[in-house]
Amino acid sequence: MASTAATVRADARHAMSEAILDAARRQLAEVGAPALSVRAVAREVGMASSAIYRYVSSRDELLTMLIVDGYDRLGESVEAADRAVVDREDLVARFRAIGRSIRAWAIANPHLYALLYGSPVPGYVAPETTVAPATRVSLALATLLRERFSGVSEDVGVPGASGLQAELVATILHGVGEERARRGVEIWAEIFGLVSFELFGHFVGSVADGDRFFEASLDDMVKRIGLLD
Amino acid sequence: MASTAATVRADARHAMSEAILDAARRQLAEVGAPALSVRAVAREVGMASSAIYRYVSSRDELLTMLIVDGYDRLGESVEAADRAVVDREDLVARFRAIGRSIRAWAIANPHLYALLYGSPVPGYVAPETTVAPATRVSLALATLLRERFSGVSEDVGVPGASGLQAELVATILHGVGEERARRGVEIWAEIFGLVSFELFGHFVGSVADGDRFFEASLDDMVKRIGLLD
DNA sequence: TGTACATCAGTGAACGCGCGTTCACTGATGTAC
DNA sequence: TGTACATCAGTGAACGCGCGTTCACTGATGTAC
Repeated sequence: MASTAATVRADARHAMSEAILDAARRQLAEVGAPALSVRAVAREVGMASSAIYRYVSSRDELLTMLIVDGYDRLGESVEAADRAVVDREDLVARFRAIGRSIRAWAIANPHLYALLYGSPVPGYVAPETTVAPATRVSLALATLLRERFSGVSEDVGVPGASGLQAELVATILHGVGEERARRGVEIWAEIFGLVSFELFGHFVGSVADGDRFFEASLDDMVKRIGLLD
Repeated sequence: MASTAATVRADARHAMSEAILDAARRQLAEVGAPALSVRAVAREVGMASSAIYRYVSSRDELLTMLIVDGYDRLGESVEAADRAVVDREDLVARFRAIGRSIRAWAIANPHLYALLYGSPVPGYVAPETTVAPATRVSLALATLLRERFSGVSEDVGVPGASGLQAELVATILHGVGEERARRGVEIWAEIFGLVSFELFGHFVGSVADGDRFFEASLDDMVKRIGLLD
């Protein structure tokens, strides 16, 4: 049928897009974001550099694709780690699984992690497309808080005192309470702070055993976040 | 005398070195580290690009100078904030002053902060020279812990359980105790985690009032770090 | 104090490089009748 | 089913650019006697 023919071309196009993203990912893993070049990606994928422009309109768009893809992969990995906890009621286990999977993913993908959570690329402005995939990790954490507190507890904390966006407290963290919500956001940022310090070399000279240190920090966070009874 | 003549040249050289570092700092503040170029610095300082090489042996060395200078400025700023607390016994006030000054400095110098605490520059290896100035902030924090606990308390925590470098626990944090030392390091990393999240745009959509949020987080840290009686 | 030589700061041209992006083109694939 | 035209993927040459770094040089500053 006609649509089949059309699909052949569309499939080829889709496959080529994938190949380009793959190559870009490999390039990124190798040389890092600042050194990522359209021409190198073209070379890796085996075509003229100009041909890339049939698929990607500029270097910035290539970066955007990598960012979106990166957030999605991290999100996927975190959600999988969460899902893998059999006892769904064991919120502490789920929290630890999430924390560990963030760190493990970062260690496995240092350049991609740096692109997502390191210095912003100067001159590059992340478009709207990147917002949704970026929230998957925080959503996984927020879900734990909501499962634990929603409806169960009276509101805790003075509205607005946390500095949080009121809308966040009212929707994704609904029923959690202002102060507990704030602590959740703090811990979310802390996890990435620990991972970044480790990955970016700031623990050289102070932390000898990254695994152990991170686990001990998770212990601490578990106590503070209030998922224990 | 002869030494005066020699000093004239040395002084000129010194002044020129300063001018170059100044120009590099301005360039960095404007375009960020990845886009920093020797030629642009030369232009800014008003000389031929080749002349820079009388003062700096390579672009990497220029980066190193900026890093060392950056850590020193941040360290200076943190130490000044600490010193400004009149009641030296008020360790909590000193802790808060340190935390605030880190954040304020980062907000005032975003590109420099990103160079120090954001993604490592791929291919660049920080030489030994950068190590000492990098420790000034953590030293300021460690001092508070030592002043509070040294000699006063029996050791807390199982040796090695923290994942910390044993040497660190035995020297700079001597007498603080393994677990409290670990918490100190965790909080040190958390402060930078919070600052990085704010500066790098990850709080968009969740934190509305950065000042308030940071202050509330400091409250939390104060309680955890054990500086209160 | 004066002269001869050595050191140093700064110049300007040049090197080779890789980059992002454009453009006119060719040949293959898809569409309408 | 066959033909005429339109769309699309990919090529290769070219654009202009700014970069890091080297090098032979000039003129000024410093040093030794």
